[in-house]
Amino acid sequence: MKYNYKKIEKKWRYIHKKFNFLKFNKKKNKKFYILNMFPYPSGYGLHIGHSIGYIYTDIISKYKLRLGYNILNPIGFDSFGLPAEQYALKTKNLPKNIIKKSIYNYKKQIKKLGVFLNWDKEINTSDDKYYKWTQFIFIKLFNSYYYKNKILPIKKINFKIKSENLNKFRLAFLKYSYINWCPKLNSILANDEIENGRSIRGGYKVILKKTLQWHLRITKYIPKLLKDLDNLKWPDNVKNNQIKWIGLKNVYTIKLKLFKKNFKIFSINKKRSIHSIIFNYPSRFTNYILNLINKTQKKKIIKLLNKNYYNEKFKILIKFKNNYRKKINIYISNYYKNYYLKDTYINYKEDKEFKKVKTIYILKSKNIIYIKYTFKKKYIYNLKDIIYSRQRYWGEPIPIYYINNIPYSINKKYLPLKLPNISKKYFIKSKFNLNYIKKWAWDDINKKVTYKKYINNKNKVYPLDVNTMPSYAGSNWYFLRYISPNYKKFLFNNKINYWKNVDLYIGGKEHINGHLLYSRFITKFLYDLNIIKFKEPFKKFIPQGIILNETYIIYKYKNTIYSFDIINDKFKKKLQKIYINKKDIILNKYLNIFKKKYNKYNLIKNKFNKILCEVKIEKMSKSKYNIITPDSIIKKYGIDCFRLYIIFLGPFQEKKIWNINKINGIKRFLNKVWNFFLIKKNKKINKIYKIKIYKYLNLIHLNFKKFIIYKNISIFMKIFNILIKNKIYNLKLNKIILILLSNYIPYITEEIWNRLGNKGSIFYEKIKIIKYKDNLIKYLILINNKFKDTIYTDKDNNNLTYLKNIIYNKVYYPDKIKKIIFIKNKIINILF
RNA sequence: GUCUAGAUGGUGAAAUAGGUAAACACGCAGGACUUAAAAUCCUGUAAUUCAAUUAAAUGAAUUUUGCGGGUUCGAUUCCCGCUCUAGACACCA
Repeated sequence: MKYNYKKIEKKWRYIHKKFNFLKFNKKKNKKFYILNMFPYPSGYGLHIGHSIGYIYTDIISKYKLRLGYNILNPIGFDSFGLPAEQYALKTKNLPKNIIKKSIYNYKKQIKKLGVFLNWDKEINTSDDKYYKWTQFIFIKLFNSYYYKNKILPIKKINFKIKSENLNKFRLAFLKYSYINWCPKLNSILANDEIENGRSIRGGYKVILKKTLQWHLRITKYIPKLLKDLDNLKWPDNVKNNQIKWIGLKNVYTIKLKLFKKNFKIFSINKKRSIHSIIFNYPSRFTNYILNLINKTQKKKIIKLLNKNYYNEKFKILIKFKNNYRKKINIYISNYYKNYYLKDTYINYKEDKEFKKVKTIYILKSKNIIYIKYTFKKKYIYNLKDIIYSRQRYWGEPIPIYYINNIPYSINKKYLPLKLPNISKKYFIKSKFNLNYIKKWAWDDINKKVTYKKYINNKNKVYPLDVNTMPSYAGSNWYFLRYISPNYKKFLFNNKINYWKNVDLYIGGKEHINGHLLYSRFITKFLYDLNIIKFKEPFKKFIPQGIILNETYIIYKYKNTIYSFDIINDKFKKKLQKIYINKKDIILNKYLNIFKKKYNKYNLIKNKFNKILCEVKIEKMSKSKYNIITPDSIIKKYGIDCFRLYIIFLGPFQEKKIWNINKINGIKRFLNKVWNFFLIKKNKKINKIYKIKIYKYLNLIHLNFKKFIIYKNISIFMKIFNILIKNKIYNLKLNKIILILLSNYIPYITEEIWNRLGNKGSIFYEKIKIIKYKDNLIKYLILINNKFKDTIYTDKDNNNLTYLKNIIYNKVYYPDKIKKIIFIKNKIINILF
């Protein structure tokens, strides 16, 4: 019998609305704060990539919930920023309205995924109740300075400084700096918003321009940002990325001396790290170098030496005495001045090792060459103070006014400083900027915004800052606001102290550098102010792989379309790239030229008389016509099927190419589950199967612990293959399996749960971890490293002397045995 | 240029601490049921060779985790070199 997912899912979605599964429970003493990076509600809606994240966190939180944790799994929207503004200009609307619509759509789509979220905690960064506190943090930064590892209020500077010079101390301060200026977008852009000297959005030219900008003094926090990385459960490559973004640069001055038999060979004095050494040729020590490298490299060098000039790079491994290894580059050149070394920094961890070691020696060499070195150190960082202002409309206004060009902050009592309302007409006409608005001055007597024409020092009406904050201003502290989103003050202490920082954070790889670093900085700042009691925002972070899909491209020049296979690379640069819809293609690769759309173009066909288009695999994007939305799949297969399939796709962190073909396997599996549980029988289980299944169940729990949840699906499949094949119907066991399965497929399991005669929701059932005892110990018998047999033994006879007898019965010539390798609990390898 | 990650069947992939490579699925091939189709179920599915047989079932051996080498009784896993792919950063300031 097939199960009717449409009916069942509709029914349970309706019933689940009435429950608040994630409701806080005082009796529970464990907490789990799990968080997805909040989405940017673009007009295009939720796509497959987003939904993986939500389903992933949902499965983990459903599991943790029933292990007895209080769960916080909130959601919100990051809604300030350029995309909404540009989309507004395009559609002749206001950003405010667009965001409203998009959020409505997003929520509708997310609710279809069968996820439990704390909807009562929802936030929105462009809501003035939220950005009031973004401004509050800015004022705190503005009014603080960093002194001897502490944050002090700027008022407490105990020596006389003119107020205009306070800028040098504030953590939020004004400074002239070169910024990437895009005249067309009328905005500054971050480095990562630019590609090949052009803005990524729009592709406009970007120039450098010196302007007065707000900055945040993140550089004061660099030592802490580096040091605290050690305690985080983040993937190493993410940590390394942070280290490199901060970029402690090579600043060692090193004297190198190479010795062999105390014979001085070479010395170098450069302000460079030890990563590279330049050798000049011809010289006395070239032969030694040639001994260090392998044959093919040697041949290369000898060839080089016959030329008039040469330079070549080789790598050799240096091993330090404390087992620390590092590759270094060797350059061989007769004009080494041109070969100025570029790879020149020592990262934070290596730095420590350098302090310890006094001599290093080079591996792979018969003659060991000792290198002595001395160095002085200095620190230079790649990371610069964050530029924190944008010349845009759609962002948080900076709560600052100016008296005689000196900045003063608006008292927090009078926050939020609301973004001025404007009409659609005005917005469309001008590329908007707060500079042009008439009602944008601060009345310091009445404490409110007033018209610019009243600006007058005597009346205490002053000009307001015309900048807004960048898009990451709202996102670098949002995880704190989720805990008490509607609280009148900044943070509700009791709740903050309970939930603390995020236990598991999930999000896109593209945010590894910026967003994570800035959040960490703000968290540390609030810690130093004693507002919160933890130093890091996200204890564990798992980056999510993107989903790619096929795109189809045709190349056009003026009024002519060329077949892709007849275009060479030079010509390709001239041509206009046009992404086309899959529907316009036949035979997968050939453009369907008979569609009306393309009738107006001249067509240059290939020798087979066809127009071939290019097929690429790229990130999903509306402009590339390769977006897949969950809606269509859910309609066809149901929510449970979609949820299980999208997790079954593969490792969460890897990028994946979208492919719907394998969903049939999931569909079959769900039918299997449905039909299996409808048989209401209760039998005893055979011990062998019981142990097998319990082993699998333990594995499932282990994978949950590691947050590797995709592997569990195949384990479930294995379990059901055993159950069905051997006709095992045991109520107790079935319940355990069903509850675990409900993390993945909530609706079908909920229906089965009720049909089996249980009352209430399956999501109020506790998950119990069953410990089993397996007395049998398995040994693999290998003969000359080849697997031959398995034998089982118990604890009392877990030794070679006992096992030898069994083995000798199986082996034909026990006299000829040369050696037996015995590894306890694992293996016996017999060598002849 | 530097750094990081990765490479396993036709496809997605699995292999806990170095110990039976390819679990679990998809797809494909063959079969059962059916007037037919869909669905479902069963069997096979890394490669090569050999034995045997009318044929099928079967049995055995060798090779195989991008390429080459090392450590080890034993390497998908650790080490070195190379090739390719992806990502991040920088160069300008």
